[in-house]
Amino acid sequence: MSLQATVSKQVQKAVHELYQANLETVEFQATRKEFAGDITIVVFPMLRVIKGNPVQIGEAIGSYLVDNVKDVKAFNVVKGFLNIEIEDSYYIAFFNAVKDNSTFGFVLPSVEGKSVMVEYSSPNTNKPLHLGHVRNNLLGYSVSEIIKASGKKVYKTQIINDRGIHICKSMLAWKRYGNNETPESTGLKGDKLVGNYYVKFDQEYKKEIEALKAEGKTEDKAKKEAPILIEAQQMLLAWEAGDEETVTLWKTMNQWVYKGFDVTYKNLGVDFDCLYYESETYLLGKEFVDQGLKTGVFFKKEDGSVWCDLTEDGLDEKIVLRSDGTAVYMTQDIGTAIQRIKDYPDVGGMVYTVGNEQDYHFSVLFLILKKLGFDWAKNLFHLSYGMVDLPSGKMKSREGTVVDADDLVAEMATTAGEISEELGKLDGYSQDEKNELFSTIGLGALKYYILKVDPKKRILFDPKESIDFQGNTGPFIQYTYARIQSILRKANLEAEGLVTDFAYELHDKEKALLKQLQVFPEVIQNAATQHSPALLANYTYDLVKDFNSFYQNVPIVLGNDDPQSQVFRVQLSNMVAQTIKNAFGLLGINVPERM
RNA sequence: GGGCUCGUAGCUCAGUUGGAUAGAGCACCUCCCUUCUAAGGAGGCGGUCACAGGUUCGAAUCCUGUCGGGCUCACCA
Repeated sequence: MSLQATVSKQVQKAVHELYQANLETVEFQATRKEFAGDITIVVFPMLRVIKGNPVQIGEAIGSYLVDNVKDVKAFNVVKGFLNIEIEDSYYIAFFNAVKDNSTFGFVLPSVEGKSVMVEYSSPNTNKPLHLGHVRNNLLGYSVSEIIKASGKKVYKTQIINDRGIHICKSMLAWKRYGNNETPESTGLKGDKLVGNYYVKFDQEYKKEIEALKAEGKTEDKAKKEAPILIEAQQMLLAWEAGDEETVTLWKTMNQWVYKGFDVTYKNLGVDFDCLYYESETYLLGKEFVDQGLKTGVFFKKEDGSVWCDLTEDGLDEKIVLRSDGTAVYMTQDIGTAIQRIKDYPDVGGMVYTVGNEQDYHFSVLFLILKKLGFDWAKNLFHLSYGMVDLPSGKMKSREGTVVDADDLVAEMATTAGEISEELGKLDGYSQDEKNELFSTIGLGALKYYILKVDPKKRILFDPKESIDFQGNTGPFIQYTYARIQSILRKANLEAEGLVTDFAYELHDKEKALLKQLQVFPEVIQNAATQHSPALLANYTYDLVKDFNSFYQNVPIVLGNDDPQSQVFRVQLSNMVAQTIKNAFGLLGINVPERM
C-alpha cells in the first residue's frame, strides 16, 4: 500500500475515533517548500463532517498519525494545513526497492487487455511535410509510446490521403511543365519534386484567373472556369474511371512522395505499424451507409443524397453520401474505423491525432459510429492539437510560406553543432560521432520545444528566434544526463550495496530527488489518460532541476569522505539518469553519453 | 449570427478533482569554475491571473455576462 493510502486510512480512523465522524476522502497536496514537511493534508474539507477549529483538528490528527503510523516522523499545522514529515527510512526503502529496476514506472501490457490504435501524420501526398505535420508526428508518436508504457498494446497507423483533386493538380502541372523530371534526374526528394508542381499549378492557375478577369469575367467565374482547373477536375474523373495513363502517373508520383516521406519519418524518428490508404478505403463506408439507411440512422433526401440528423444531439444535419452516390470524407472515415476494428479485433479504442480545426468533424464521426451501434465507439478520442502559426500567420503550402520539416531538422542539427564546437568538449570524437550527437541534440531541442506545450494550445513559431538550448529545453535535460554519465564513468564504483543497514540521514536535495522519482509511475499514467506528453516533459524538467541543484550543492564523489554516502549518491544519480532516459524515450528524444 | 475554444510576468509556458504568499525558462541585474561537464548553480527585478458580477470557509481554476484572439457551421478534405 502506498504511503498516501496508509495515511489516508489512518486519518479516517482518527476522525472516527476522535470525532465519531466518517470522512469519505482525504485531500493531499505537496508541502510548500517554505514549511517543514513532505506531504500535506488539507483540513478544510473535513469541516463539513467535523465542527470545530481547523488548527485544533489538524493538531489532533497530526499527533494521532505520529503515534500510529510508523513512517510519520513529525507534524506541524499552519492554518488549515497539516504538514507531515516522513521518516528518511521510508524514502530509502523506496529507493532500494526500485534502484535496479531499469523500467521503473512502466507497466507491461496485460495480455487480456484491449489494445489502442493511434492514428497520426496522415498527410496529403501532394506536398512535403511541414512544421504542422511535425507537431502532429511528434505528438502521435509520443502519445503512442506513453500509452504503451501505461500498460496497453498500441498500433500506430495513418490514413494516407492519396487521392483527390490535390494530387491531380500536381500530376497535371508535372505533365504540362515537367519535361519528364524524376527524383533521380533532378536529385530532389520525391515529395519535394511533387510539391514543386503543386506550387507550379497554383501559379499557373492564378495567371489564368487574371487573364480571364482581364477579359471581363468576375473573380468567382474566373476561378471556376480557368482551363487548368477544369483539366485537373477531368483528370480526377479519369482517375476514378480507372484510366490507365492517369492511374500509372498517379502511382508513379505517389511512390516518389512515399520515398520522400520515409526519409522525413526517419529523420524525425517516428514509425508506424500499419498503413491505410484512402484510395483503398474511400468506398468502404458505403455499405455501412446502406445499413444505416435500413436501420434509420440515416435518411435519404429527394435528390438521393444521404444524411444523418444530429439536431437532437445539438449538432446539425450531416451529409454522408453525395447525391451522385460518391463518398465524402465522413463516409470514408466511417468505413476506415470499422475496417480497422475488423483487421485488429483486439483494438478496443482509437486515438485520432488531428488538428483542432476538425473538432466538429470528429464529434460528428464519433456520434455516428455510436448511432450505428458499435460499442467501441465510446472509446474513440480525438487528440485535438492547436495549429502551429508563424508570425506572418498561417502556413500555406501553395504560397510557399511553410517551414519545411527536413530543413528544420537539419537547421537544428547545424545550430547544435555550432554551439557544441564553440564549447569544445568533444575531444576524441570522430566526425561521424559528432554528427550523430548534433542530430541528437538538435532533435532534442526541437521535439522538447514542441512537446512541452499542452497539445490543446496553439504554438507560435518564430523561425528568426531560433529554438533555445538553455533553460527549460531538451538540450538542458540531455546535458544533465551526459553529466551524470560522466560521474558514473569516473566514480567507477561497484555500485552494489544497500544503504539500509545504517541510519542514513537524507540531505534535503537527496530527499527532493527521491520524492520526484517516486511520482514517475503516476505521471506516466496521467500522461496516458490525458494524452499529454507535456506532463512528462514538465516532470522531467523538474527532476533535472532538482538534480542540478543537488549536483552543485552536494559532493557526490569528489570531496565526499563518507564511502556509504558516495555509493548512495552515485546510485541515486544513476537512477535519475535512467529516469531521464526513459521519460525522454517516451517523448521520442534520445540522450547522449557526452555533450 | 449559432457552436467550440483560448486569454496567467516584457516574451515563451507551468499551475491535479477549487486550497497556504500564483511558479519556471528567456530577457535584464548581482554573485559562483585550483570539487565530479558553467548547455550549469545561488539570488534579484518583474503579476489587477483580459474585465465585471456570482457560487463558498476559500476562485487563475466552477457559473453568468462583457471585451479580445482562434477554429468551425460546404454534395472540400
